Amino acid sequence: MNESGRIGRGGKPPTIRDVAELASVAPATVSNVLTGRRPVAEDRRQRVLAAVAQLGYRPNHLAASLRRQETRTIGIVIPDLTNPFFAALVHRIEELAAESDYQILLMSSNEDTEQEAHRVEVLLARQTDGLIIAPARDDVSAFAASAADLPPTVLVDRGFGLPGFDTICADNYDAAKRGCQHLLSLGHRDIVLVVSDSGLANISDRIAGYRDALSEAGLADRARVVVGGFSVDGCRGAIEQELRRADRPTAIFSAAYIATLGAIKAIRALDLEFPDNVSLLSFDDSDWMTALRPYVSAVAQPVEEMAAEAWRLLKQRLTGAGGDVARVRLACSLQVRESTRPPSAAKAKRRIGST
Amino acid sequence: MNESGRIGRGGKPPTIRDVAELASVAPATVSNVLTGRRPVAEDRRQRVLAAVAQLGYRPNHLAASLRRQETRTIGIVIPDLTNPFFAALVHRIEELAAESDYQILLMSSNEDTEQEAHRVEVLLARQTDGLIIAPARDDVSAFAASAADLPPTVLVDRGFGLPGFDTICADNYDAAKRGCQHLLSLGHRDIVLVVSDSGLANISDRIAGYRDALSEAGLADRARVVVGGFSVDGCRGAIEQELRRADRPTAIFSAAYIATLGAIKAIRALDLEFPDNVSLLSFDDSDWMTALRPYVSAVAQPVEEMAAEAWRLLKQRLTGAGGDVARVRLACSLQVRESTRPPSAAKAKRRIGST
DNA sequence: CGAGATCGTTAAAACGATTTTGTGCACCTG
DNA sequence: CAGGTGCACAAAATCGTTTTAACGATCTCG
Repeated sequence: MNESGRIGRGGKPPTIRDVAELASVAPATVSNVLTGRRPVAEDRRQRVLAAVAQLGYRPNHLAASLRRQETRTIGIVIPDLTNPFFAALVHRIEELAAESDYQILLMSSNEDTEQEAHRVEVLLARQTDGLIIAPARDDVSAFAASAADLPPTVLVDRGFGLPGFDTICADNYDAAKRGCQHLLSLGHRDIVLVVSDSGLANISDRIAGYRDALSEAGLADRARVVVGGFSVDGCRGAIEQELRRADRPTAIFSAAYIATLGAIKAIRALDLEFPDNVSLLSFDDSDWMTALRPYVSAVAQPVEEMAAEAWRLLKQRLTGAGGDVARVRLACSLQVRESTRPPSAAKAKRRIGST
Repeated sequence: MNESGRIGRGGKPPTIRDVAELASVAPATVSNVLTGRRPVAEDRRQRVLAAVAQLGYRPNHLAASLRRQETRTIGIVIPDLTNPFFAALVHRIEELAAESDYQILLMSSNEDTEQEAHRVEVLLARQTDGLIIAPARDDVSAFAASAADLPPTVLVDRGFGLPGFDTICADNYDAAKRGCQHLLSLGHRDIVLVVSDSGLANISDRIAGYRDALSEAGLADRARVVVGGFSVDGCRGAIEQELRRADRPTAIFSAAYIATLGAIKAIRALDLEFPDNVSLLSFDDSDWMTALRPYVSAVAQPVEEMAAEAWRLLKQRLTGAGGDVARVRLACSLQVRESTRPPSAAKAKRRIGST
């Protein structure tokens, strides 16, 4: 019966008019029943509901959006979905947004400002109610050209503190500093920091944290930062080079997901072992850190909280609550595991954690 | 100059009418200039273009979609974005779609048919031109209730061969069979297959491949399949149990991403090593497989090709090309590395691949 | 009892584009 | 020169909803 009713108007999906006609009411009444904006007498309400069911009517969101000037869509632009950090971020935001009946339009900028600007432009044309962006560069001038027309926008992970935007990031400085201090406290004096790219505030905060930790320990001149690029192999190569030097570092602090992968591969390629030959501390945690043997110590970014905060801030703006732009810096946690040991422990293979 | 022009209509973004007025032409002409559907005299064309630039006019995609009955939006529904396989799939599809000026609405079903059905319903209301779904179950009856109203839809990874849909999947049967044969050829006779969930055709194909490989070797009765569930710890527990048995398997074939993680953790938790105490073969490859030591042998799914094929098929339907539904089964590749060794090699710690 | 408030209802006007239809003009053609 | 043909353009219809404004009926209160 439901099914038969479906085919009413030449195969085309039924419109609110069809429903209205079938229920002998005005289209406006159908709208009122469905949206609940205005009260409708019970008998009519039932007639409308029945007609809706019989026709299998599904309101055309497009038309509603056009009229309402609200799409309940938010655009998300991230540099790279294959990075687990961003995947997790998007995953969580989508989940939260869905709870409030918002949908997300996802776009990748591929770490490229030009693509990014283009994507933002597309999202604007699509009338998204809000934007969550992890910019390719901290300088958002590329898409800030459209700044005046931007809907509520929150910047995550990068571009922290840019005027006019709610911004969120992990406390990279503090996390890197604490990570470095952890290594120092173990007795390391030759710590190499490996980053993917030094152009991002994101990363340069980590570099600063690292440097300050060294400075405070009176080891400012021991700072050694290597830039590996956005590829695993690039990082691996850079790290191999460091490890081949006569004054090989006693610890590697890989300040990015890609760098960690590169570091592990480099250590292995040279037939070394951590923590025996060199300690390893990773920025960005994952299940793999406790799958590797030994377990890899890591600084964990609060991805879930970042997502939650991003959504909270955006939703606040969407629902009209004004207020000053927010700057949220969330603390990372240091997971000390097995890959970080005093340098003196080198050569002595120890077996840990036998059940 | 551009900027000043922007503020023309009480802060609201300019419409095609505003442009038309400024250029002293009809709205239709503006449309024709911008879409290029009909020729417009050069002088008017220039006037329109100038007006567009001056006002910073951006066509309202919503209105255009409503009129055109085409949104250039495709919906993607996947079970879980934190699974790298799906993340990579979405990443690639988004990339390809963007090249053809299509955008994607992303939704997660969280492996739940009910949520899935709801998401599909939302996508239908949003008038998406097409759908790419990795269903939570092979039985798509949940959202097939809306089957009649479904836009062109292609099913990926799961629900292979369902009537009425273009479907794509990896050749799970063959891959598992070859994987198992690889282990058999090394001399293994006690091979445990670990899966996350046996309800998916996806997975049951892998089970079948595994069984057939054993049968053909005359070892049908040695088949041992354990179901670990969708969590790493679930898999780990199940595998630990197997490894504790007196007749401990000599090889573990983990038939899912989650299972591999569980297997590695289980092996480690019992203070065993691969491949010395037990060989390990993983379904799903990743950078981590060559970061672990020893390298983990793996069956690699052709994610990129799956994404490309999904988009190709969908685009074909979107551009009107009809034809029978397609069933594409793509071959996996077996990456033999170091975690799979003859069982006889047990106890003999060998050092491999020193540079 | 009558003015005004309240309520459910509907017709009509938006929303901002595209497409269809129609018109006037210039140019051919027989 | 009458009658077509083609062309660029504009006016109006359209997409499918929501919102506004108007309406009559009922209720309230002085």
